[in-house]
Amino acid sequence: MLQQTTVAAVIPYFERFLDAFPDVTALARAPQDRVMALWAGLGYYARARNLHACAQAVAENGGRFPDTVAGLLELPGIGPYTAAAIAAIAFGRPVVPVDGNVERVTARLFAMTDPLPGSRKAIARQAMTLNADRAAIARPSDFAQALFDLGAGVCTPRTPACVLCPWREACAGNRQGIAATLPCRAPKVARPVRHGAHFCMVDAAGGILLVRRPEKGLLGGMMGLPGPHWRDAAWPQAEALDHAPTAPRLRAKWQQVGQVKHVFTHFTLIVDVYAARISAFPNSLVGQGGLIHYGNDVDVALPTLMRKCVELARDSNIFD
DNA sequence: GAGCCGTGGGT
DNA sequence: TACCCAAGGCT
Repeated sequence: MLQQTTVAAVIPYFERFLDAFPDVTALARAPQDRVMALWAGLGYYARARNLHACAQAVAENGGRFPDTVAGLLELPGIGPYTAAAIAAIAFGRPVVPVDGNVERVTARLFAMTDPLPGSRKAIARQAMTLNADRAAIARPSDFAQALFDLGAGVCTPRTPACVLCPWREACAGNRQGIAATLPCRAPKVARPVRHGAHFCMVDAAGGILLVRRPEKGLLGGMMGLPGPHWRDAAWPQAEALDHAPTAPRLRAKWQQVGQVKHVFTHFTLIVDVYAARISAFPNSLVGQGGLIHYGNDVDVALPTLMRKCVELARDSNIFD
């Protein structure tokens, strides 16, 4: 959960997750829908699928995790960072997990000015030398977590608290007065804008029609509102309606209720949201997707983008 | 190697 | 507002 996600964002998900799956075998035998529903809103949904697959692999191995970096790397969702973190923290192996914090500390400590991501391998090589003294090797878990805390609390991205830093004297970046500017980053590229249209059909009971998204790709394995694919150009209303759920006399009921803007890592999405009220869902539609009644606390794997679209549709006044 | 994959908080 | 950034991994 902590891969590319802040501790504060993770905590409530972590608590609910462990309540539902107290150990690795409980997670292994859980249905994927349940796993995805408990992950909904946290993002990077491949992590949830990988974690589920990982639990199943571990369960088939007698419920025991590998205790070496090489063994851990074989598991789905566990890459170089996580393998090193587990090896150091859970099994006391003398390795240094290199995450964003450790990259930053290392680049500053050695005044490495080559830009990321090209300098990543050189930074990782230097980071391996950080625990080369007896006290660090004796306590790999404490050393790794101390490095995270140094990066998160002292050697921070914007304005590092160098006066409080235990490594102040040794830090070449501080000595040269360039610590706050490191690590350098390659020039950023503009985030493109893409467009979509999604349809929120509400029945008399307040149920909405959701469809399951493909297993792979963006928001893979999650639920969503039906609509055409996302593309560079906006969807004119007449064209968008050709991709609306179809039923007798339904086309005339669709009303655009506004737009939702959502920023992904690599593009910004603008969604035209359409809503329609019908008395009951035609059976033909229910067969196509999945009919889900969506309430405020419903157990549905609905990502934040789709939740925003649903909220907009429900708050619109066309249902008054 | 580089692009893809979410979301929320901080500045 | 518009960025940046976060206990990265997979293809």
